[in-house]
Amino acid sequence: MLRTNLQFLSFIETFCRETTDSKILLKTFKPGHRFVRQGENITNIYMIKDGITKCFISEENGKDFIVAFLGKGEVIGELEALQKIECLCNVETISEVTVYAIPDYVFAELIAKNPAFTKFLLQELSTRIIQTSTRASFQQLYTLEYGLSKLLKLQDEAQIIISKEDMAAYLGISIRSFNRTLKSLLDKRKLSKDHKNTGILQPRK
Amino acid sequence: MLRTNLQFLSFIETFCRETTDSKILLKTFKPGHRFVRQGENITNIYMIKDGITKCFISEENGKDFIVAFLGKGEVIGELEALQKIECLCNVETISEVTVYAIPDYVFAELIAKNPAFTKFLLQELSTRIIQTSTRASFQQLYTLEYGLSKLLKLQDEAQIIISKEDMAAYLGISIRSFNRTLKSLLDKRKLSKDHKNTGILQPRK
DNA sequence: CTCTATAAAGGACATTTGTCCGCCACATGA
DNA sequence: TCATGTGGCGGACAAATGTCCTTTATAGAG
Repeated sequence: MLRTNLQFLSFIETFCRETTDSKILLKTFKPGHRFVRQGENITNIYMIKDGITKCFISEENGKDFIVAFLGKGEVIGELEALQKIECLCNVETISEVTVYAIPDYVFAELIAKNPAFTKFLLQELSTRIIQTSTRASFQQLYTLEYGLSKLLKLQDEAQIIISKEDMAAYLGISIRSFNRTLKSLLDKRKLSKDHKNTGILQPRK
Repeated sequence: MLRTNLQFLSFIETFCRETTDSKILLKTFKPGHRFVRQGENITNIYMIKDGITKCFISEENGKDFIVAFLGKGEVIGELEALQKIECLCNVETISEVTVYAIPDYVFAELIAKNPAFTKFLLQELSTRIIQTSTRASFQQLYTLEYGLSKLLKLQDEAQIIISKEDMAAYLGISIRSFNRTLKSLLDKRKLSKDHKNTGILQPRK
């Protein structure tokens, strides 16, 4: 659920170290900062060096859908650069986040001249398709309870803390449904002592 | 909704024509033939030369989710080749279909040695991510009625005929819900004469 | 033309999910 | 300590969707 790509990150870090005047900059954002806005144009591609972000689509009916949580080594803005289109998603930091900002012409050059880079990019894109399709299918065809329990497990394994609001947006449901389903899950487990108070869940803000 | 990529197709056709011993074969399948099976390994990448296919995930609970309808110039099996994994989806022909079968080692070689090919591939993958994410968001956050009317319009524009069963699987709903929503849509339009009998809808088989 | 077999459509009820709103816990300041 | 404001949770009802099964439409045989 929290995507990462450590190999790609270390590739970029090596590239920066070994290239004089790479034009790639480091930037840091505070938690809760929206550094990419849906509908706007961007001239950088970002790679996350550290921290967690959420990437989400805001629909015209006012609802948000979280496409993915992105962590170390994940790339932002590459679709927009490849297709020369405006941003599809908003991207907002959850924790404090440091990114490499790669100007789009440098990105284009890397694709043209650096087969290793291109290979990483192909890997990254194909992984995304797989995850997006698999998840769409899963969320459409299984019950919410099943989806939520899977999400909780993933969150537990990844050792990250996502607000209820964000989890609901990830599942594409209202907070009310989220709470209801969560309660019925916890009731079934009868793990009041073990889980209810161990902080899998976090109040918003 | 019906995806195509005519430029990519003509690139491959040119490549076949100009390359002696390209190792790429033409194959034809009858309607309703499942030529890629989820969970199996494939050693070819297919590009559709002509016809329409559906690409769908069968979940363990017996339900199917149609990931996409693929037409001319669309590629099948590239994710599996890039990641060296077994097939994610089933692919079944809807009409009679002709494909180019590209052995995986030829595919790998094209990526390694043919930047134009790689560029097409990057375009194709990024388009897929965009479409998959956008659609997942849309289907999660809007009402079925809205989604269905959009689907009918798309189908009408693409001039293709998809069975009700397939449309329901595309929308991730039961046929019962599909019929119900369709009826309420048609009632609202009061276009009984214009639409009900003009063959937007097709009985299964 | 009628009978029958089969597929598609729709009715009825159960379950799931969304919306609206009130209640409660907690924090803050007096 | 108590009053008060705020955010989060859950009750109640409405709307949407799934399941099951009956009804209707269609095609083919006699």
